[in-house]
Amino acid sequence: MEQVVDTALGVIATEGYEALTMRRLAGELDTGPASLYAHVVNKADLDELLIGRLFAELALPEPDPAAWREQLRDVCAGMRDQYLRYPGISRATLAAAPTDVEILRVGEGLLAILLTGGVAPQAAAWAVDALLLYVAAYCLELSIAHQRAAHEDTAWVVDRDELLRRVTALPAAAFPHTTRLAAELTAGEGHDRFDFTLGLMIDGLASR
Amino acid sequence: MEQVVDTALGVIATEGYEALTMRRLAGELDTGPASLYAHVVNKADLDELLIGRLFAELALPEPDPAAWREQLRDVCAGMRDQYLRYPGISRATLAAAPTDVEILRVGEGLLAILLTGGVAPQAAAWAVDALLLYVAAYCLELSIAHQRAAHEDTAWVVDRDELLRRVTALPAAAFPHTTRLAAELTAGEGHDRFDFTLGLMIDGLASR
DNA sequence: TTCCATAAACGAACGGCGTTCGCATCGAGC
DNA sequence: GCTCGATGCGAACGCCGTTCGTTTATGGAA
Repeated sequence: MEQVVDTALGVIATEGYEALTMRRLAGELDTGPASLYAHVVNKADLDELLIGRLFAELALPEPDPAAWREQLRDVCAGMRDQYLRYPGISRATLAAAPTDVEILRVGEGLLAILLTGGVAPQAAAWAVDALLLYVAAYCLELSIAHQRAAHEDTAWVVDRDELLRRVTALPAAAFPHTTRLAAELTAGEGHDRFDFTLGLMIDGLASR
Repeated sequence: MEQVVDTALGVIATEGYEALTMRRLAGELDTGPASLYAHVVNKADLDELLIGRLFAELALPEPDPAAWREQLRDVCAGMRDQYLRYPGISRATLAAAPTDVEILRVGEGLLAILLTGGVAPQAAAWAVDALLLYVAAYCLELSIAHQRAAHEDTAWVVDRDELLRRVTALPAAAFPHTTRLAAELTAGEGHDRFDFTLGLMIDGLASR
């Protein structure tokens, strides 16, 4: 069963989550799809095991009252990178039960950082939810975009220039702000947008 | 084609997005699945049409510098309610092209509110992205939870009490904060969590 | 009114998905 | 050496999105 999870993660890492089918996974293990059901009750169950493994590999820091913002950012960045190592797997997270023990472990870690940082209990509790949700959604969106760029036959390679060109080509009468801020809207290398939104939330938490 | 979109939305409204298959939709229109492809190039294309219709029905306020926070909240709440009228459809949004004209229209509206409120251009541009993403993710998560509660044979009805019981039953040694804040973690009627996270982001924007 | 070109609609099928069922196969206990 | 229970798996089921070749309906020309 350990081996099943390992193999599944391998498939996802190289071909993306949508390539992970029971048949593909069985083939990778030189057997038929039926045999998988001896080790895993469901595809949904498999998904949960995958998410569990993903979160299990995430290291949590010892809470430091002076550095709670950076620590929060670090843990979220860790989750992000973990998600992106297995493109598209964040889809499974949104469907996963919030009672998985490894997810709870990370939640506990986030909660500890927030409380140590002096955030009020109710705010901290809800912030954990918000952060987990945002990171998963961000990675899901990114994975879908990548997948499109790779799969779709040309013309979906929306590099920044192409996107900028398309936005500036909009009718300025109907989209005054959008066209004027085309540069800002399409700006952002790497995870700048991710950092921005996380900063937004953390600043919001700090100002309560 | 208009009729196809209408019927599809009807199916989603009553049975959820995952029930919308080409066959089901065709059946609803008293025809075979092949006939749909005369009006719609793809299921992906259909999804985009649905999202377009969804966003088209969203009313945007005239930006008011004194009320930009409330206006932002209102538009986001409108999106949220629109998503929830068609459970699960937010899944299609995350996959939808950001170049759909109706999505751009809403983006323009959000941008106008933010800029009128005095938010810096770069922050405003990225905030639009963050808000759209968060609302879609929130609704997706909610839809999945509802679907589970309805579909799964009992025992997934995680009402607040059941969830609270399960959280407090965790080993307090490994999850000190989680168990201590069980009440806070499971708190939140209606869209309290939604309001909280939006407030977090908006406060973050205001403090820049 | 008759005829035919053209476009729209459709029945049937394809390949692939998750999942199940019942038959082989094999090792352990008598 | 023989039986018997557990394990593994080939084949199939009922779905899915999509395509192909044919049938049907339409509307302008003769």
